[in-house]
Amino acid sequence: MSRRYDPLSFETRWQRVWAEEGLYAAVDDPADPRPRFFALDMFPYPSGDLHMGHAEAFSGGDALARYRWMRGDNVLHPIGWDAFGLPAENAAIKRGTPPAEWTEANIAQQAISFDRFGMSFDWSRRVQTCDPQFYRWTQWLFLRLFERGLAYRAESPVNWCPKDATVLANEQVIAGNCERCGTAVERRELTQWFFKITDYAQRLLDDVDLLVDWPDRVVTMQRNWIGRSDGAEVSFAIEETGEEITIFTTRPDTLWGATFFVFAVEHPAVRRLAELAGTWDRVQPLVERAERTSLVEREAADTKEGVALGVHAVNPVNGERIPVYVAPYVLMGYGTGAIMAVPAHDQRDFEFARRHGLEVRVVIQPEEGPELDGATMAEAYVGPGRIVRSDRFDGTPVPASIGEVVAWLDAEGRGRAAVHFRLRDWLISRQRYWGAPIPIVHCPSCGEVAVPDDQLPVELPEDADFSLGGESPLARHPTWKHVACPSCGGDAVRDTDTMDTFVDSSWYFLRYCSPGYEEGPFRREDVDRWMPANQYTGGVEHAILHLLYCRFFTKVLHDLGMVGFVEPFPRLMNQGQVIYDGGSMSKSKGNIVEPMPLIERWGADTMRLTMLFAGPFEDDIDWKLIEPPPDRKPGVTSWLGRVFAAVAEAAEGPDEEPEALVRFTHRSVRAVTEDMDRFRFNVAISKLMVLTNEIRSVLDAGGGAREAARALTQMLAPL
RNA sequence: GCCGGGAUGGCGGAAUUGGCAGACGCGCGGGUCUCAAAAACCCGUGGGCUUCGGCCCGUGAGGGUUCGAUCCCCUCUCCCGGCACCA
Repeated sequence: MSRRYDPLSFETRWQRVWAEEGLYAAVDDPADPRPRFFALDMFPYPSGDLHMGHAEAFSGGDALARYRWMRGDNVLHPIGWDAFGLPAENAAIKRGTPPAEWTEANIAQQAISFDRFGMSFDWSRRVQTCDPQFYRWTQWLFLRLFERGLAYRAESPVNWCPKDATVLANEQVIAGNCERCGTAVERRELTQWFFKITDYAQRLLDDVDLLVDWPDRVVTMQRNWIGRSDGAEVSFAIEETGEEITIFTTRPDTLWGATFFVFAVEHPAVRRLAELAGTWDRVQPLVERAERTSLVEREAADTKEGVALGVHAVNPVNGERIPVYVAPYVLMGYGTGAIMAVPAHDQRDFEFARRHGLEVRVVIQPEEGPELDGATMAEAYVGPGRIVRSDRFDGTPVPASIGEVVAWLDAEGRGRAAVHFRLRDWLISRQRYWGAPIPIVHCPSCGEVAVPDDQLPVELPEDADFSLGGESPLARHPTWKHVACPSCGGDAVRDTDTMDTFVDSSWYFLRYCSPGYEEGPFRREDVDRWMPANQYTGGVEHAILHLLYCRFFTKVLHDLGMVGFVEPFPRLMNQGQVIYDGGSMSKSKGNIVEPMPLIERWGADTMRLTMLFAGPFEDDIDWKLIEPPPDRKPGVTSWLGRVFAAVAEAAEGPDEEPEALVRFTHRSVRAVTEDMDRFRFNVAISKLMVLTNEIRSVLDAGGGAREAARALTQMLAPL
């Protein structure tokens, strides 16, 4: 063995040995006495070769897995590809290669690069979501949700590009325009598939407590996304018609400060009331514009515009009649699509009141001073607002707290406690080719019919037409959609939508536990043995949707009796991004750094250590700050050389003492245990550097392996 | 606006969570080797004084608790991230 450290030959030689010995294969035998450890990395999207983001994320995931191997765990460290998705289809449109070909080529490249990068993957469990043997089970799971009423169809708007004549994903809409041709995007209503995730809103919120080791911000994002609001539904009567309109409020205690009432433009009562009051000619333009504008534009619209409807609402707590408006700032999709407006206690109502010259009235409790709550705001903008006490319409004071007000409303039959969530159902249909086809047949006599399990997978046709046009490639295909109804045998058509790729990634980790299983997506014993995963590692860009969907799927599978746990990932770690000179790397800036050439030059270990040592794993790495000058070596390379030299000298030295070295290894692992468990790789590496320096100084002083080991043992004793 | 997280040398960052602040690395300065550079190795490196033994000041700002605070409490300033007409 050469005493010189040559990373390239050293690494490739050992990587070959690992592969030949199957060193990193997880052992499925339930009798294996070792503790099991499922080190799960978010599977990559095969957009090209590996980039710096992958290098950073997988350096961390791999370090953790290896550390667990060294502690003697039976580690499951699998890899796969999130292989369906839009970029493959865009590539197909651009250069005429089928999505499958583009995808397979990228996966093959990434697999080679992962190997060269020295990843400790169990390659035997590899999955690809675009593989029919994978999406067969995605479809199978869809059908289980369908059977339970958790998958349903409803009308929903999509982004439509009139020039390309195609549906656009939200990310293809740039500032209200089509990313491909720049045409203004329109809104169209289509019947689409949804998963009823709202049924699980409360459980998704409650079980956040089981996420024992998630970053605070991710937990907060999950909570905010679910967005539970506690309040009351209260009925206001329309004076002119006598009909009752229900509103939702989180502040029923401010009912006494309501000075007007607002409908969302899409509210079903708007047109009727406007025509009754003779104001439709003024209301109509507002309503029509809202219907036409794309989703993105609607959100970007700022104004506090609105029109008086010409009717009045009666406040149930004091019998007062207040004017009714229609305004886009009230959303049909949240609450009931109608609100009571309390400008003194709500910023948006306040701005609307200022614009339209409406009264601002502060509500205070009988015993409180006027400095409370919205009083300051009202006085700052419009002078002293009118201050009212919370008196009932008969003059008797009402209880102060929200809870007491709700109880009173309930007893009086004027309202009831209510909870609303911000979370909406999950729209899973895509009018696209490169995804798992939705396994439903539409039959003129039987309606929506599930494709029988034994006819799965519903495979994608290979000869689809990817050019832009009116319908999706599946809908346009001459023969694909025509089938016999599985129920009555008559002429029927397949559903031509495919599933959101988030569906594939909501269960892929379960497939890792039962590779190649034929009776179902996974075997319960396998999954219950490995799951919940001990650690999930990946980018914070998936903090909301991907993780929420995984949590939802897990709960559904639990309810189906298919898994024995309710949360898939109690521990989560997000790596930081790799940036350059303070900003993101991008083609337009021309500052993209590719990891593979660096690995070819310096070696995989140097690359991995450089990234892990750069700072805390969660923090961004600015490559500009750590990249070596063009004519120099990276800092960790010389450390690796010293480690190599020390080990070589100690192992070949005249008084070699294997036991002391073994003890040293154990001590080293123990020394960094806590740091490794907490993903503090930079600290762990620092400690190991100190140890190495210590070894060197003993060896340089003429000490042999025995002395070096003794010195190290002494040094590590307090740890 | 609401929510979450931060602030330590020229830089990335340590400090076993209340016990010698600045570990380790980068960078920089000096040296050995070399015709020269790179590599490698050695010494130095928070600031200010210094009689060269040390002394004083220092973790965004101000206050508090404590024998003792980068760490705990209060107030403020600035930075980063998420959500955003969600009633």
